[in-house]
Amino acid sequence: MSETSVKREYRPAAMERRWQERWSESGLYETDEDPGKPKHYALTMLPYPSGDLHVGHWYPMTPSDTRARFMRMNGYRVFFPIGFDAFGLPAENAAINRGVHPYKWTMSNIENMRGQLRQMGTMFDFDAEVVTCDPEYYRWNQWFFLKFFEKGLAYRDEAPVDWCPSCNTTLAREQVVGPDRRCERCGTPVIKRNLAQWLFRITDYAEELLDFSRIDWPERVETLQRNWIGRSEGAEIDFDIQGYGPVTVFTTRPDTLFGATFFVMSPEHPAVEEITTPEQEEEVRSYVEKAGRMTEIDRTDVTREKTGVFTGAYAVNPANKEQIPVYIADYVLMGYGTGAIMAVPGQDERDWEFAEKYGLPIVRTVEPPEDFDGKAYTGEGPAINSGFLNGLEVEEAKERMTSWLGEHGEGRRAVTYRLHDWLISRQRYWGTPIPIVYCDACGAVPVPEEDLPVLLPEDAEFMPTGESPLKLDPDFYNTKCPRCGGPATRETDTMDTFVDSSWYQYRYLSPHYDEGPFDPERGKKWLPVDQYTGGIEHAVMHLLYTRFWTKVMRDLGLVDFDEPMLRLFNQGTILGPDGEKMSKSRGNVINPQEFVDRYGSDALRCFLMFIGPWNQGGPWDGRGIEGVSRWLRRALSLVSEGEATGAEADPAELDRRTEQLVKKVTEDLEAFRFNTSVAALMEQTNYLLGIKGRIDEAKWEAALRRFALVLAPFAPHHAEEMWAGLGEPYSVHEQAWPGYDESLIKTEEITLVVQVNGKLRDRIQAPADVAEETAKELALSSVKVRPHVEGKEIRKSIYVPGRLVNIVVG
RNA sequence: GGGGGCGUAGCCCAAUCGGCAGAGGCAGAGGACUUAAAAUCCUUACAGUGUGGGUUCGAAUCCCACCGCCCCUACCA
Repeated sequence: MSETSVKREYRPAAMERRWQERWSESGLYETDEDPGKPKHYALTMLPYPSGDLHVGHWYPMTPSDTRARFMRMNGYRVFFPIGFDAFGLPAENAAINRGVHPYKWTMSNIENMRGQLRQMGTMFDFDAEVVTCDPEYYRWNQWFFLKFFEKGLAYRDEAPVDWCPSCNTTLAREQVVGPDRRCERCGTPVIKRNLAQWLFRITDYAEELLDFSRIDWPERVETLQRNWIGRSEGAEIDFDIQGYGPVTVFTTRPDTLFGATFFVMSPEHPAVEEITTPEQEEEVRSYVEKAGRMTEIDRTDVTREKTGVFTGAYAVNPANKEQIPVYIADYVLMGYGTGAIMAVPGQDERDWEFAEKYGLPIVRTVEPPEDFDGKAYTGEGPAINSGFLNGLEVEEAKERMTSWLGEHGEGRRAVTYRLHDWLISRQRYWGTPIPIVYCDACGAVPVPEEDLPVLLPEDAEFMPTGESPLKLDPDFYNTKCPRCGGPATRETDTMDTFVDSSWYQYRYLSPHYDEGPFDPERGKKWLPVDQYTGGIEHAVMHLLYTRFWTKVMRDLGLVDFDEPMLRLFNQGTILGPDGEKMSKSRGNVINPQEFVDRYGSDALRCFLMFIGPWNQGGPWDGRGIEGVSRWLRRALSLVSEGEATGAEADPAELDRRTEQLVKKVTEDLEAFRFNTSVAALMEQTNYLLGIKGRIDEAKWEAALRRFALVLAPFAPHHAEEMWAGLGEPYSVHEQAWPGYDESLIKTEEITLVVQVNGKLRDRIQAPADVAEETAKELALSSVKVRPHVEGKEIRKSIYVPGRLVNIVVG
């Protein structure tokens, strides 16, 4: 190959296609099963098959691939699969709007994206692909559901769900968008509705989910999960309501019980109707109705003035036996604690506000500091007006009160979580049917394992009623009771799509295995996931669910570890050129195709890694890719014949820079610092081009080989081309990662910075191992330094080995 | 209201343990090549690190306050 052909005919797209064909023919990326190597399971979050792979997919996937390639070259057998999170509402919308069946729509999108995925030049093992809407997959969702049901971890309950009054359907949480909680489809504010729904008892695992000691995850995700789980320690206290009986409250401040001057229940509290006196009935009923009609946004607006209604009932404060009025107010939420509170205006800002408005008594039970001029006091201090607690500090008072409650049968120590059980019912077609049958005689009966999967009917009618097509399909829902054989009805709700993604990493191991969710033999070889990468937006949904799921799997005896993913890295989000999140509606989605055609996949991959730190994301700037493309072209030109001009280059410098490059890239890749790796590769390219033809041939080629090796994870096609150009045997991706020799990086001479009072005055050359005394003497003898120290007292001097001398003069 | 992150050249970003502010790229300027342009190659200007304090021999880096932008969360009893 002549140099002109390399220079003039740089056609990256064609070159890359050639290598992709070769990789595919030679099975280069079939998963390495060599038991002699340590395993590495690398996983990137699976995409939703929206139809096209855009830059928003390249951004998380290609650096993840670079890391997986790096591990492979480092001697690991690497499993790096990909699949499609194929259930979900967009497919159903396409069916309603365009009359295409969700299955067809989804599968044709997947077909399209498979080709696009291959273009990225990743080492994905496409044989392990999983498509979650395939019965072969969702059958196991149903199987898990049955196991959960057997263990009492799946149950049916009436639960308030987000309901869109315009679409006439419930919504998944992820479909409720924006700070004002609107329906994603029509923009209508959602309301809460009570419906019988299936839930998973994730709260049983709340305590264990708070333990992150077995995983190396970003602090941020741990904090988000911890806050989401929201563990609060305190006490439950029973308040006797006259003519009704005890109603329990949860409080984190049992020490303030003597200051509880009224009692508040959520309007949805089941006891409300019974305790309300006839005189208050009308007012209470109208308030309850109003609260029910209110949108979530209005209901939870903090700036809104507190409202409430007296029920006519009185409760007895167990500490001082005083009668306190019972109110209902919408600032008390049925979804937290017990749905009822003891109101202590003296120590709680919300209660203070309410007490002020309705003229209720306020008693302080913690002495505020003298200079305190606020209203409710929530800080530390001795107890007052509190009988046997008087004088005790808050912590001690809490303890004493809790013991007292226990001894007198008025309450108990309690822990409450903000975390709710996971509501998995969706009134949609395009999801996994919940394998339950309702029989008049036997109740809710699970579908026997051998009858799985419960298949989605193919001939469903899609109508824009908001009603699930399954509800309109007698052929689907009419069935026989598995227990008594009598007529029965199938559950028509389907599962939340987060169920699919809670265990997909296990299915990848054996996507066609039909004796269980995954082949345990494969599991032993590969589990758990060693490195997971994905966006932070999944911190409290997917990432919490999959931890929960794994713990249940462990308790079912399916796996013998506690956590699904040992390490997690959150990449940032690539934004549109306008700095906004890429979305079709904004019209700022970048299609990678034109860039791939023009500059090649390697250029796009490297550009995305070069933009900035991977965890930072940032706006797309189409001009930047030019520079990366130029660099790749220049890198490739290193292997062409060079024209020798100028003096012989320094071989020691070539060694030093080569070792340095390997070290830098090795350390950067370990820490996901792709941007600085690419910069180092560029720097080396510039240097190498500068000495081309002016150095010993063998040394030059050795340097290029090492360059190609460290380039390989970033620009797999270009590295392959270089490797072949150097006459090396296929493939560069089967080579070992080069090591580096620390001793070759060190120079014999160093530049010593000389400061006087911290200001730079001179730079002097010195031997690398120069002694402190010598260095200081050298510094003092500098002509540039002398004027600054002459006639002044030298107070002290600081020597940082190999770096600087700082002379402090008075 | 609560929690977190980020402010370095016109722009994207580097800077190891607190030790020479600049590695890389974009855009710009000048030049070479060309009939010309593109491409390519060479050369090159550009900031003192958001603001104000503090700690230190020494601060982009640590601490405090403020300003600006972004993200998460929100009556959690």
